[in-house]
Amino acid sequence: MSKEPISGTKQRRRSDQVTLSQVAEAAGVSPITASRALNHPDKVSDRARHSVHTAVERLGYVPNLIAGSLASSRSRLVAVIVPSLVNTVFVEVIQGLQETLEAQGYQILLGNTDYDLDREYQLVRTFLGWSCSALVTAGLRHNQACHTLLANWDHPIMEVMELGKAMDLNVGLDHVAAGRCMASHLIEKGYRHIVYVGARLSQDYRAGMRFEGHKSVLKAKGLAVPLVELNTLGSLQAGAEGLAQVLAHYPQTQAIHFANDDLAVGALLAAQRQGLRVPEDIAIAGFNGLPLGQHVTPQLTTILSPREEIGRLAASILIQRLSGKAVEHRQHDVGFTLQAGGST
Amino acid sequence: MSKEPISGTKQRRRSDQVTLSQVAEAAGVSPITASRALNHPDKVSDRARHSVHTAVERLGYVPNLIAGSLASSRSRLVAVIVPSLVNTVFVEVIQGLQETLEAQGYQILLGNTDYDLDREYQLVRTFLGWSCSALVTAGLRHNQACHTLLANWDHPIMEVMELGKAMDLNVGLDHVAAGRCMASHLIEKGYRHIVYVGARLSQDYRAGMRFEGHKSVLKAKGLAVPLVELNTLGSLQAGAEGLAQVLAHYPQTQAIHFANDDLAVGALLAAQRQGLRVPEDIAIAGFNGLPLGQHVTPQLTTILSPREEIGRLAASILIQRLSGKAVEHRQHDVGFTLQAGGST
DNA sequence: TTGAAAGCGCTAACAA
DNA sequence: TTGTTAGCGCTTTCAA
Repeated sequence: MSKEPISGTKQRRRSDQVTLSQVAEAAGVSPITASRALNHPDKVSDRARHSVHTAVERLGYVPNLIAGSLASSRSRLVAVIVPSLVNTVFVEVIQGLQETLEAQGYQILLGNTDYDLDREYQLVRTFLGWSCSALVTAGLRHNQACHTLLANWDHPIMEVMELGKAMDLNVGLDHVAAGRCMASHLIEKGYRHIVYVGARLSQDYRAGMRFEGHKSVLKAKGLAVPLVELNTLGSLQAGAEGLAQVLAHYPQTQAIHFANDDLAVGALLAAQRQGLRVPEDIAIAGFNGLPLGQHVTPQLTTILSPREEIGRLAASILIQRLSGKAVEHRQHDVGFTLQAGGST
Repeated sequence: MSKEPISGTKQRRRSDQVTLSQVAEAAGVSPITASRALNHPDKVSDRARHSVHTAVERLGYVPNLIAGSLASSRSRLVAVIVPSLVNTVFVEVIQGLQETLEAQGYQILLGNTDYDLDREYQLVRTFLGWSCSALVTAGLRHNQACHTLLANWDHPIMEVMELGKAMDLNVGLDHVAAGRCMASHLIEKGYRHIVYVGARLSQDYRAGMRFEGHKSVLKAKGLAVPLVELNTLGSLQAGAEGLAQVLAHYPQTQAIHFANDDLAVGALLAAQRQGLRVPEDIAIAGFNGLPLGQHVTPQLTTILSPREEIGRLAASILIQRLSGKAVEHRQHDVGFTLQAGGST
């Protein structure tokens, strides 16, 4: 009963990894019983389960997940596609996803588009090739090819961050409303000369949506709506640069509504270095509610977005769907909270 | 020549995904030629390559990477295991890895241990099951089971962050030397009452190594070596807390050497809220060289660690190894740079 | 509860 | 340059 390759037989095994058949043989059962002992322990006798587990321990068996996935066409892999890792916001969403998914035995395949929808399409193609159980992507905007590919895919698709017309599942918040909220706050505070400063709004289009909300409020009040758009991604450095541009082009400005907290804090710290008082000389507001903004003096007025909650909620909805349960609400609004600090 | 299931034949295909055989048939070639046209375009005639690509387009074929990996026992997956995503340092390493690996067609399988070596072991098991082409893990410390598993694995293993006795490949910096460097700087500046403040040093043991370097320098000068260890992970909030503890327990303190920039900036901002002058009343130093530290006033004295470079260098060494080339140096010291700011 | 047979979709080995 | 054959390691289907 030798398992040695019979001469004349093709032999391709390269790795000397222990296989399930070897475990089964050692345990004195058939391969399929060994498989069941590991994956469906309740469908197997105590005796079989025990001898299989003993053999697994003794041989140091590590299941070949690729073979298992091919046979079952289920992979326990979840694709996660984000536009950036530099922006901590997406990292926190990933954190929330990972916590929940890893606990359920799913692994994350991570992709980074660098805000490029064509790269997103390539990543989606690759990930579909891995028979991912589900796909999470940041945002509702995709190129045509990507949309077509996903529309024909029969696994859960979760689009996170903003709310809108989603392909399948959707968890996020209303960025237009967030922009309106902050603009209203600034007006209530008595500011009339308000500039919006964003960075690459066509890429970070959610910041563009917040600007739309901001604009609608200012227009309704009959105010001008100056916009400064920086050509770098958001960072403290860019915020300092944004402040400089505002002071140069709109010297009468009373308040700056920044697209995010990185920019806002960068500007706040720069203002202080230049001896400007915040908010007396210039008021500053951000978006995201990063811890950093709560530690500077004055505290940054911002809008708290529940990033980790987006991740956790998205993950648990996916788990629900993947375990066959119906999902009542395909769309979840996680909301946002205005945090008024001393900076306005 | 129908491809319909012959009655009496077992039929398992569930998904109606286009397969390579269908592409081959449409292109009028054999499956293996279609495979070669896609994976080794130079080993196939122009005519064949062209007709296969046309068929791929027309049918919307997406290669099944799982099947390919099983057959070839190569997966183009690289496992990356980090202790935390909250700490931006690891995210920057991932960023560097991803840039380089994605460009070469590798995907990242991401695992997060939450500073738990048993979780690391579980993740390693899972990732080996995915036949990863290589594994990157943060740190040289693993539990026994993990060590054994990896020692018997015949793929590249890259341990990043600190330098030392690695299993295979190693890219990082000397944290003991970094600790010595900062301690020496503080002494040169004339401080004699210096406290080291860290957070969970047994988990963040690299910060513990920096403390060892710090300690050796202070001891050599005959100075006391007070240590404050916080029981939370590093954050701005924890830094404020650390400052409070130092002021309470060691009121004569002149300088605080924080284990990282998050703590240091948190303390610096807290000090300023309390009206303490930095560095006159209390000097503050950190580690990492986060952008944040360069934007506060005074600028934070810190040690710049090249995180993205660690990721990029690690990735290119792996790529080299994976493409069969020999790697001359299995260990790379990326070094560090003291950035003296106004905070000391 | 257990097992035999077949097949998941692709590629390595060998041959032409 | 192309094709035939077999097999990667596992799980499904079906039958006992």
